[in-house]
Amino acid sequence: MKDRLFIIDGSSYLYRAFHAMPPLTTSTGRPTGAVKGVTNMLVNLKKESEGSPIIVVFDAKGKNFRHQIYDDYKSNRPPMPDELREQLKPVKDICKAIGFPLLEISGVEADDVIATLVRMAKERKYTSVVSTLDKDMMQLVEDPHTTTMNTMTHQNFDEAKVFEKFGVQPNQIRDMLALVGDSSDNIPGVPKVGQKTAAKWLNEYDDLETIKANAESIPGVVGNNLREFLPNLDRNVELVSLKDDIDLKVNFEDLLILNNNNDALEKLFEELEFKPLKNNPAKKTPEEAAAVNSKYQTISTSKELKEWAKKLDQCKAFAIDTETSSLDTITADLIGISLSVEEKKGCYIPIGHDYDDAPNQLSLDDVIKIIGKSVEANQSKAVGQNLKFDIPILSRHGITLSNFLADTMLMSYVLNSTATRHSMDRMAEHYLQLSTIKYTDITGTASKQISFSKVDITTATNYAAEDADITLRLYNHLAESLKGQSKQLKLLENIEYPLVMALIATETNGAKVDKKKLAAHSKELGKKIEVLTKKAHKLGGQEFNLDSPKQLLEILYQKQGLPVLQKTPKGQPSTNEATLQRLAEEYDLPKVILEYRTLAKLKSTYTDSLIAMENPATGRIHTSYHQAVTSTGRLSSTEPNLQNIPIKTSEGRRIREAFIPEKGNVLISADYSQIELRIMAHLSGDKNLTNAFNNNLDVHSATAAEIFGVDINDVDSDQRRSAKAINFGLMYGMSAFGLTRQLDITRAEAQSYLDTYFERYTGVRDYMDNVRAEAKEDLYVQTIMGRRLYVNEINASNGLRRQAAERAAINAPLQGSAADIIKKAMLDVDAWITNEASDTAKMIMQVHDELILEVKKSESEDILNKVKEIMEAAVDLNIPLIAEASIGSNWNEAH
DNA sequence: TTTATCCCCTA
DNA sequence: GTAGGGGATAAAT
Repeated sequence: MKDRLFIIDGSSYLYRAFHAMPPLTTSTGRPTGAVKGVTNMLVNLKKESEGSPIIVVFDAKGKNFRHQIYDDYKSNRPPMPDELREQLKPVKDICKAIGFPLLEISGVEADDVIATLVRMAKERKYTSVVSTLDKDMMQLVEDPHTTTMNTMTHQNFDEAKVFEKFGVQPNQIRDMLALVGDSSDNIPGVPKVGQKTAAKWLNEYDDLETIKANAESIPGVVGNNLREFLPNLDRNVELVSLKDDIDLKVNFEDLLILNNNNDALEKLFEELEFKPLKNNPAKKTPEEAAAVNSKYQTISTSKELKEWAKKLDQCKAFAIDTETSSLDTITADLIGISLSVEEKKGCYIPIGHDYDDAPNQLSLDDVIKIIGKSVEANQSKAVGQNLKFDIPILSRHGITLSNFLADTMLMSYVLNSTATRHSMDRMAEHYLQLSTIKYTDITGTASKQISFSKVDITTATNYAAEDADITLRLYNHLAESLKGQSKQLKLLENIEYPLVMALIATETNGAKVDKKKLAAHSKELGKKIEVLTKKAHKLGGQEFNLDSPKQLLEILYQKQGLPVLQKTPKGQPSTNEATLQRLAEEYDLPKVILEYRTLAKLKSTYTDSLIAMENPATGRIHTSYHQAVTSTGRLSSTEPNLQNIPIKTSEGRRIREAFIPEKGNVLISADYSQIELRIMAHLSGDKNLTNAFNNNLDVHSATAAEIFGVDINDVDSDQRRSAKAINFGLMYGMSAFGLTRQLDITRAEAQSYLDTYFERYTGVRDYMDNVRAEAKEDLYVQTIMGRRLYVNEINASNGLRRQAAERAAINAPLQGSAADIIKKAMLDVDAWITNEASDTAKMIMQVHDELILEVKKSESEDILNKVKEIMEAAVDLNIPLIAEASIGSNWNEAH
C-alpha cells in the first residue's frame, strides 16, 4: 500500500464554519469567521497529514447535471449569504498559499469530483482519506482504500464505523439516501421512511432493486408509501449517485505536489488580521487520540489500588470522576471511581457493577481504606469536572473532599462563559479538538437506557478513565489559559470554588412542601379547568384542544373571524396573552382562554410537578443549581426550577404558601432591595442616583420627581409607574421604542422622557456610553468582581445583532455584579451557619436576589438580623446595600 | 423518541 | 429591551 491522499470537501467545511463560528470581522468590518474556521481546519489537517498530499475540492458556481434530472434540486436552498460570499475568495487564496491544489469543476458537484479522485487514487494504490462533514460521502468508504474523517471532531469512518452509525454498509448508503431522500437538497424520499426503516429494509433485502422487487410484501403504511413512491425511486438513485468519471482536465500526479507560498500566506493572514501561524496551538492527531484507550487500566486488586494511592501522593494534580447509578446525589450509589495523574493515562476502579458474570471487584471498604484515604490526604491536588455532583456522592460513601484544587467546568465558565457549553464533551471538542465517548453511547437513551452498573467493566473503563484523563487534560489546558488572569483566578478561588460547597449544602438541605395542600390545590384547579374547557368549547362552537395554539388560532381567526392583531415570529396569528387581552375587551372566548391558561399553567408547571419532585428519601424537594449556565454569572435552577415560582397573582402565591418549614421551624426570606439600580449608581457614580440611595429614598419616586419636575412627595402613581419602567428599561439597554410599548405612549413622548432622564442623570448617560465604547474595543464587559461577558457581536454589520449585543453589554455588568454579590453573601451566610448556627439554620433556596433559610423558630429573630447584616456587608460599594428580611410560616408569608 | 414552536412563569 | 426553565402540541424520525 502506498501513501495516503487527503481529499478535503471544501464547500462542506465552508458552510459549517460560517454557521459555527462567531461572526468575526476585521477592524474594517470585513467578515472573516468562515475563513478562520476553514483555515484552522486546513492547518490542523496539514499537521496531521505528515506530508501526505492534500487536494481541496470546492463546488463550482452554477447549475449542474442534477438540476437537469430534477427541476427542484436544491431549490429550497436560500441564496448564499453575502457575508459568506465575500469569504469565498480569501478561503481559496489561503488554500493555494498553503500549497494545496484546488479543484472546481463546473457542471458537476464537489462530491463527484471527490468520487473521481477516490477512484483514481485507488487505481494508483493510494489510501484516500476524505475529510468531509457530508453523510453522502459515506458511500465512498471502502476498506482498506478509502475512509472519511471529520477533521473538526476527529471521527474517522471505515466500513465498520459507517455500519455502526448508519446501520448499513457504505455500498448501501446510496440506496438508503434514495429511499430516505435529502431535505437539504430538496429530494423527497418515501414518506415516513427515515434512516431506521431504510436500514431495516436494506439489511433484509441487500439492495434497492431487491426491495423494489419485493415491494408487494412490505406491510403497513410504509409499505403503501413505498409502492406509491416506486416511480420516483430511479430518479432519486440518479440524484444521489456520485459520478466517478469526471474529466478533471489535469494530471492526477500534478495534484500530488505541494506548492506553498509562505509570503503570500503571511500577507493573507495579515490582511485578515489572523494571528501568525506559529502561535496557533498544536492539535492532537487522531493517532494520539486513538493511542489513548490502551493506556487505561482497570483496577481489581488491592496491590494496584495501593500503587494508585502512591501515584496520588506523588503527583502534582490528579483528576477524579465518579460513576453512579443515577443523577440524584441524595440517593445515587457509587458504581466506580476513575482517576488520572498523567495525560493520556488513567484508571477505573469498578465497585458496583452487577451484571451476569461480572468479574470480581474490590469492595467499597477496600476502596475507601486505600484510595479514599489517599484522595482525602491529597485533596488539595484534586481536579474534577462539576465536582458539585461528585463530592456529595463520595461523601455519602465515606470519602470526604472539600478543599479541591480545581473544577474544569468552572475554569472554563470564568474564562469565557459563552465560548462553549461547559460540559466535558463540549469542552473536549472546543479546547482539545477531541471527541469523547458519550455517556449515552454506552448506556443508551430513554426507555432503552441501562444503569451504569450493567455496563461491561471493560467498556466502563474506556469511558470512565477517559473522563478522568480528559478532565486532567482540560485542567492543564485551562490552567495555562488562566495564567496571569488574576481577576479570573481570584473569582474562582474566592467565589466559584467555595460556592460549590455552599450549593451542595443548599441542595442537600432541600425545601419542604406541603404535599396535601398542593394536591388539594391541584384538584381544585382541575375542576375549574374542566368548567372553563367546556365553556370554551361552547363559545368556540366545537370541541378543541385549548392547549394547542394551532387549533386555537383556527377557531379564533378562521372560524370566528376575530381581527389578527399580532403575529408570531414565524408569521402565524398570535394567541399570546397580550393579544388575547386586547381581544377580550370585545369577545368572550379569549377571556375564557386567558383564565384557562392561568390555571392550566399553575397546575401542570407547579402544583402537579412539585408534588412529583418530592424526593421519597427525604420528603423534601432538592433542586439542582447550575453554576456554569448563564452568560452573566447568575445561577440557574432545574428539576424543579425554584427560581420561577409564581408571585405576581394571588392564585399564584398559593403555590408559595405550600413551601413550609418543618415543625418548630420558620422560613426567613431576605432579599436585596433594588440591587441592580444600586450597582448602576455605584458603577456610574451618578450624583442624583447616588443621592437617592444615600438618603434611602424610594428610587422610582425620586426618578419620577426628576423627570416630571415635581417634588418627590407630589409624585402620583402614574408618574412613579413611568419612572419605574424607565429605570428597569435602562438596565435592559432599552430604546425609546421599547418604552413606547411598555407605557403605551407615543414614540415622541418616550423619547422626551428618556432625554429628560439623561439630562438629569448625566452620570448614568456617560456610564452607558463608556460601557458601549469599551465593549466595542475589548469585545467584553465586566462585573465588579472582574467576571467577563464576551459580546462578540458588538461590532456586527447586521444592525439587529449589533444592537442586541449592545443591550447585553449594558445589562451584563448590572445583572452579573448582582450575581457576584449574592454569591458572596451565600458564602458568608454558609460560613456563619457552619461556624455558629449549624443546629438552628439552613440555607434552602436562592432566587437571584433573595436567600431563603429554614431556621429554628426560637432563634429566628436573631438569625434574621444576622443574615440581613451579612448580606448588607457582603461587598463594600459607594452606596449602601439594603437587604429586606422577614419571617413566616410559609414562603409567601415570609416574603 | 427527539426536535421545534408557542406560550408563560421568575429576577 | 436583559437573564433563565419548562410544559404541551405537532412534526419529524
